[in-house]
Amino acid sequence: MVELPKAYEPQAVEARWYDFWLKHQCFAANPASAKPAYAIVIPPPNVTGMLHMGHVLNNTIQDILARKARMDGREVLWLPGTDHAGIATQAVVEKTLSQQGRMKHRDDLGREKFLEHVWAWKEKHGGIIIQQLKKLGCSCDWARERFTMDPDYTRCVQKAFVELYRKGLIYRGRRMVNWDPKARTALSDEEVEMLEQKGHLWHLQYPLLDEHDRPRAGEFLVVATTRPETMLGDEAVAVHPADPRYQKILGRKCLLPLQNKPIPIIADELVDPKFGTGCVKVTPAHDPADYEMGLRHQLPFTVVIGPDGRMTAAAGEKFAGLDRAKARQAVVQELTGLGLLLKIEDYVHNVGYSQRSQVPIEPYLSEQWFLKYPSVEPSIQAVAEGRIAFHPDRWGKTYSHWMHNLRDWCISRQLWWGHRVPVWYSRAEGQAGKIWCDLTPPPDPENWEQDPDVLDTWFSSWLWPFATMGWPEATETLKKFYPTTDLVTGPDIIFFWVARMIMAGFEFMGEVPFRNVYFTGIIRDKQGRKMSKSLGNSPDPLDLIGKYGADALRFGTMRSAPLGQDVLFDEKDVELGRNFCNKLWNACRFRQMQGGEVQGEIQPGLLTGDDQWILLKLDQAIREITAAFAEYRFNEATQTLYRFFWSEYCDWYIEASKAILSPQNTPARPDADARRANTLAVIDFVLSHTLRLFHPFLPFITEELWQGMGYHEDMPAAQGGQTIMSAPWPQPLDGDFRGHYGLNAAVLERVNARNDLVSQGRNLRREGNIPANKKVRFVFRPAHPVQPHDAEVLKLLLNAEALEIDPRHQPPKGTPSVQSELGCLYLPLEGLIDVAAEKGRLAKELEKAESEIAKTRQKLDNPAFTAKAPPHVLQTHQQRLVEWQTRSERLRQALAALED
RNA sequence: GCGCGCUUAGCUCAGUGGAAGAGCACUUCCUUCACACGGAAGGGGCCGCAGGUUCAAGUCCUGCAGCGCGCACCA
Repeated sequence: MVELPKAYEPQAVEARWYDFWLKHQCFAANPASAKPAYAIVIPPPNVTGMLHMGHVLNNTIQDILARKARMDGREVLWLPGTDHAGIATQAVVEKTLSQQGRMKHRDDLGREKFLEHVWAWKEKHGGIIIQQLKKLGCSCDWARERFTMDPDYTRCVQKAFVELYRKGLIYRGRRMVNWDPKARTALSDEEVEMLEQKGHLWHLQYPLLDEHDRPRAGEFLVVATTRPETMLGDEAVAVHPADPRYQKILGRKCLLPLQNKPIPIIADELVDPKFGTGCVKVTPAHDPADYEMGLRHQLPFTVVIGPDGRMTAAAGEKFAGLDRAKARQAVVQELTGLGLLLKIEDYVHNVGYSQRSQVPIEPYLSEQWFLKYPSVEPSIQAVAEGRIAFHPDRWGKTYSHWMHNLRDWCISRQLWWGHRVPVWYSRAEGQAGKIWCDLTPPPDPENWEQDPDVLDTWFSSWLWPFATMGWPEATETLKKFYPTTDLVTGPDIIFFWVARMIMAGFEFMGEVPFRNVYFTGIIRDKQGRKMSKSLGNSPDPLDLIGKYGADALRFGTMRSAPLGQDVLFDEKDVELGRNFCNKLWNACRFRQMQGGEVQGEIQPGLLTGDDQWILLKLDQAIREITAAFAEYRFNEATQTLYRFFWSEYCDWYIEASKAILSPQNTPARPDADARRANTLAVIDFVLSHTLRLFHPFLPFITEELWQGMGYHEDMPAAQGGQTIMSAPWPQPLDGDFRGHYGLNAAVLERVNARNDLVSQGRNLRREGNIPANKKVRFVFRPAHPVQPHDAEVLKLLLNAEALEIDPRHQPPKGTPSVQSELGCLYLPLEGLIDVAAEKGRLAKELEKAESEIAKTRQKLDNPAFTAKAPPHVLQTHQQRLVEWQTRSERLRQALAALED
């Protein structure tokens, strides 16, 4: 390995290894493999979308899972692809074309021409997000990339439609649907977002008519509405049938102002007599509840707002052509002029908005295709019984609630970009109403006309887990990798996608589509706001990768993303990731600078306590990280890695190992070279394990170091020899290993005590205002015989000029000292220190010790505690009491020593 | 209205009934031969509030408050 640069430079490294992995087909999934299968299908991003922080979180997790599974020896399929995203994509292309002046509305171009533009757009922008995922390091099997409008995929969508149609689950009907007047299409209920809004309640007076339909001066019915413009389409006023106030006028009529039309007063249970005046205006064509009433009472459905959100001719001359918002003002103005506006109240209410277009939804009566959801029962059961496990599992409740309250899914969209409804209507003489629904168009196309609508995008993506694997054929891929193992997605699409995939899985494959669903949090900015294009608060992940490296972005994101909680993104997290990579880099650089054989054999007889200590810490880290993986607790895994590597390995072990490695610190000993080689062997053992533990999180730098350090050289090609990707996942050190190398609790305690002494000694220096670079003399009075190595490490880590060991040392009055299990450490300052300050410090520590003693004693004096607490808890408390008492006694001595 | 979260250090958050933790920020010292993208030592907490269960509660239970998110046809 050539000499490493002082700081890690990710850019060149990342590109080089990604090419290497691709070239060696490291991401390819082999259905013929004998290894157990592991599969994930990617939540397909919008084909014309750009990578955002949500994608980074989501796909990093998938990549971590995929890479870990490979290291666990499984045959991994991570199947990538993109979604055609009907409304979003069509809207973007429409906007662009109209900005370019090429059309005002898509009708100007016509369907064929317009679709050509969309496809051109897709060709131009469609690959961008895929390239971005590669920059992130995603190990997808790119040869299997799918698009929801691939010809094969389109056939799957059609097949699903035809089958469900033939089962009678798909039907066409005239219904009140959620209409997006901007995109000019129907939407499903899920695509409507209820937003709380400050609005008004307009109280309108409708003149009451007598039995002969004549107005009676001064008699009005007062109705309240949040949408005065809809009054132009009113067909009744409704009251509760039991409302005593209105019994007399039931069956009479009132005069609809502006339209000057008599409308009936009807009785309907739906009306809440306690709300407002107890009178409700009924607009059957523009309100879902009113629609139901319209049906019950056979009212006319007068459409006054058109599909473009403008008033129709039926709204009357004054209003026709006005946008609905303008029409509201105009209606209010007219009614005010007529003296029919009683009052306006401020009113907070919920308004349905189109999630895509961000405009208010218009309830709109139209002919649409609906799906009665299939395989509902088994889908509910699968999650309830845990055959599909949600992480965190509380989402199961949300899922269950939705699944138990299903309403038919409006699947037709009045768009052009998407899968066209595979239905033809006969236009042959005398065949009116005849329908052709099949995978192939009718043989006599001249006699038929295809339905102009396309299907909801989610009607294609709900087939994703098997349509991408060659369904409806029973392909090798399906046999090997279906059902998939894990799905990683956001809880915001639990209804849109997750629930529907489960139903589709049962319906078409007779089996769950996945075993586990991991729900990520939502990425928010520092202020907790959802990241969005319009707010401009979403950083471009590629900028971050350019600045800090992909590994840094991955590590920083994962470290701050706890299971199931939203993530407040802060660039500082990425900076932390970069710093961490740099630390890893330099730790390896340090090893490399030591020279010597790589991966020598570890000799038990030559192990220092520090060597044993770090092996124990490694063992603990392996156990913790593996356990965290099993429960999808990625942030915990990264925290453990951070702690183990930075605090335990770098801060303590490497620093201590310099007592053996660096010639100027190494006392002349016959076995100095052997000891040095042995420590290098331990370092190599630890590093080669550490790199593997890090690999799922930091794929690039770990590969660079794995190969750069030569750790691949002794491994079989398929198990790390070629790439760290296929190196085996580290296993906890087994009993034989621990026995052979003397890894036990006693060693751990001794080294911990020595490290504690180091920390305390450093504190002494600090309290004595000794500059960090000044070497000073310490005296150590050991409680037990001290091992030479420990003394050397003490000297080194205390930056001591000398460490004098004297079991009978009697320090002069006023010498500051600290105590530990191992003995007493003195800092002879010959009166240079501030005695008062030192006394203050000791007094404070003594106070702490006394309070701990009191707390512990209180517990131990409680008979209920000693009777009921489990023995090991009792024992630790007793031990703790002794420790604090010893400490307290030492502190008193030290204080006394400062007294003259 | 119903449901689900959250409330712990200045900030962002971990915390799985048995001594309150991390990162950042802050204070002081240090460019010493892996790393200043670094090292060392510090300061900083009624764990939202009130009850309860328990020998023992940040952790379990019940209220309450504040914030956030779903679901819901009160005009």
